[in-house]
Amino acid sequence: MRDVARIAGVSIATISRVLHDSPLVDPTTAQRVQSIIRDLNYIPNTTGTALKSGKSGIFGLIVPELSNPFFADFVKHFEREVVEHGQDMMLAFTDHSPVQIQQCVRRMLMRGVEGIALLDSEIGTRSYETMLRNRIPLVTLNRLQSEPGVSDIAVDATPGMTAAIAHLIGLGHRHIGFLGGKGEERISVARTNSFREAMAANKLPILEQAIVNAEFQLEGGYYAMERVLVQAPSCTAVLCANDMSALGAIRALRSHRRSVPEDFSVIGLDDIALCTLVEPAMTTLRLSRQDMARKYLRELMQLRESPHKPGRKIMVGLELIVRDSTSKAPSQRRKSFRG
Amino acid sequence: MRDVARIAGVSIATISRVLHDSPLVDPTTAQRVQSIIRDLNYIPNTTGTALKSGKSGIFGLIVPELSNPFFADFVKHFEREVVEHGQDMMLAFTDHSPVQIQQCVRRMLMRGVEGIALLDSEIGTRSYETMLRNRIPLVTLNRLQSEPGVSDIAVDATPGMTAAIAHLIGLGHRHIGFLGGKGEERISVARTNSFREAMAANKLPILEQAIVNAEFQLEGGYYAMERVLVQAPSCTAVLCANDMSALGAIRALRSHRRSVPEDFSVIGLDDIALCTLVEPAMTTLRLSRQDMARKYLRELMQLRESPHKPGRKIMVGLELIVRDSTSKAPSQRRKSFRG
DNA sequence: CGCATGCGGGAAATCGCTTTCTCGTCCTGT
DNA sequence: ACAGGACGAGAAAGCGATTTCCCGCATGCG
Repeated sequence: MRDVARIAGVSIATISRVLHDSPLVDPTTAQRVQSIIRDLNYIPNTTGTALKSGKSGIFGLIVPELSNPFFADFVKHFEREVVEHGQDMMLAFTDHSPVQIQQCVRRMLMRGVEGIALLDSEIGTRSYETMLRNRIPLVTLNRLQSEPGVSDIAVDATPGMTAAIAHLIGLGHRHIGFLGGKGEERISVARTNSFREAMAANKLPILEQAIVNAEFQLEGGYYAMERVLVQAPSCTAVLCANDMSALGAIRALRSHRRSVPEDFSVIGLDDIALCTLVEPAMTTLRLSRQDMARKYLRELMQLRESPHKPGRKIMVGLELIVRDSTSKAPSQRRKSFRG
Repeated sequence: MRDVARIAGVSIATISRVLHDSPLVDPTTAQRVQSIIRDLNYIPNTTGTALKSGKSGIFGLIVPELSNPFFADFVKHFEREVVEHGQDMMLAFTDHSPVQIQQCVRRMLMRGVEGIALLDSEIGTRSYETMLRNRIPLVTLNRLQSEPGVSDIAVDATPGMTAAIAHLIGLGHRHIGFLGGKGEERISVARTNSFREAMAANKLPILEQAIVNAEFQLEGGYYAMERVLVQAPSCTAVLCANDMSALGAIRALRSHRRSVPEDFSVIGLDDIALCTLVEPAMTTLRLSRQDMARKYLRELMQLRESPHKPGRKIMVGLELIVRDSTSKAPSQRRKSFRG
């Protein structure tokens, strides 16, 4: 910067003004400075800016891991959004461990991030109290509670599931199961509740034997599906808490000589890329990562503007994407064969 | 920091010394300062450090995207390595576009990264010449060339493929195909060459009709496999340039009523998590992400120490992981039925 | 008892940038 | 023709941390 100033025969103050398109500088001078900047290949150093202004221009993003394609997608969209707003992203992983999160929050505070998007809903509040004391905006996931400076974005699965069940009812299904999440996890409980509400909204009785935990994983879905086949033989369709468990369910059905969708319909949740790559392409409830990423950043930026304001609770919905893993219920199918 | 100093009744210089375990400070004082730091929940601000020392403590990582599980894994391991060395990571995506890379290199230089790991081998040199002028270490992928301050880490697939082919030969296969990469891409050409060398090393003739591009994607693998079935009907096994195309190949075989591994053997490359989740679990050539991430960081740190030193060319190998997508060749199988 | 040595610790400059305050010059209006 | 305003641009302070240089006090030795 000093070099540029020296060569242009102006002061570094002017360089700074040129870089910020300040109207206080003569257009001719600005031109000259600009071309010298290009010639020298000068790249401004954000460290200085950050130190002076107290604004690092960095937002933190904390996700459990990256092997779940949902998070991988989210990271990509969040990064893009952040960059489009002229900021940068700092990424960290919790590996589902509270001590990891403690450490990565600390690293982020050291770097002076201006807000954190925390996408792990299963972590206690103790770990991030430090942050609150440090007064930096936080946006959580599926916590359903907000405080000053802390907003929450939660997935409201009920309307989407209601639509999914209506879709199944339209295909003749009456006995519908749910392959849920993992034990007492917040997200798991929420989705199971949504399923119950969605069944009620469709005036369908709930088959308790057909509600089984699936761990959000492929294997979990496999074993959960096997249990449903045994415990609730009348069941002809399942909704799943996420796509991975739905894929496991399809695999289990295939092992047990039940073809999808002819004998059994399966609906996933998330709409990961794999959905269109498997055979049959999977019907699912899409949870838009781009939409969520945008909401996270918008919320963080608003909280940054006014850290005093009470945080908001925001809901995002699901969109039913009908593909080939759902079709007429077996009885219905027989009926149409007769007709 | 000033607060801590004031309360401890010392100067900020002492605080700095305590934070760095400098021997120039009385242990008693150090203790006192430490406890005040804890009480105040003081977190040092790396921006100041970075500005003063000229060392940002950040390494940049540029990957094409995150939907490929290979990159997702790599990012995770690289982050962990970087953090274990007390540094931070800055992540960016190229989306396979040269202009994107230009911009993210610029953002990284602005943040003062101390080196960049660039995992996109298909980008021209023009985009990163700026970096060289700015004298920051760079470690590339599969470029097979180095310069002062620029190292390269490349996958040498030949020994691994030689082992894979030996494995197939042991199972009675003689007609082995290769589902390669994408057009003229560096990595694609390299892997196809490795396949040819590995076949030669095993003294097996090359079936030109059984070498087909597969785009590194599931669909690409599907169509490539179909072409091989038509063009080279004697073929009983294929190696693939990566796991995704191998999965596509298996799907194609299934559509054409060829069961894997009974009628046809398939070997992937990468060993992504999906390998053990599909049915049959896939035999593959593992490319260790953790190992690579470690090598990248080590190289970056060495180049940082001595930017004048000529960069190095490093090779990483593959490890054959035998699972269930390979078994005796059909003819062999018949033979053993007879026997 | 005085001086030298050594060690703990403070003052201050500095990193790159922003921004306020101030100044000098030129233009314009009366 | 002169005063005042407008505009372009510089000087300097300061963000948080590091580090050199230097000082003061205590101790040891002559």
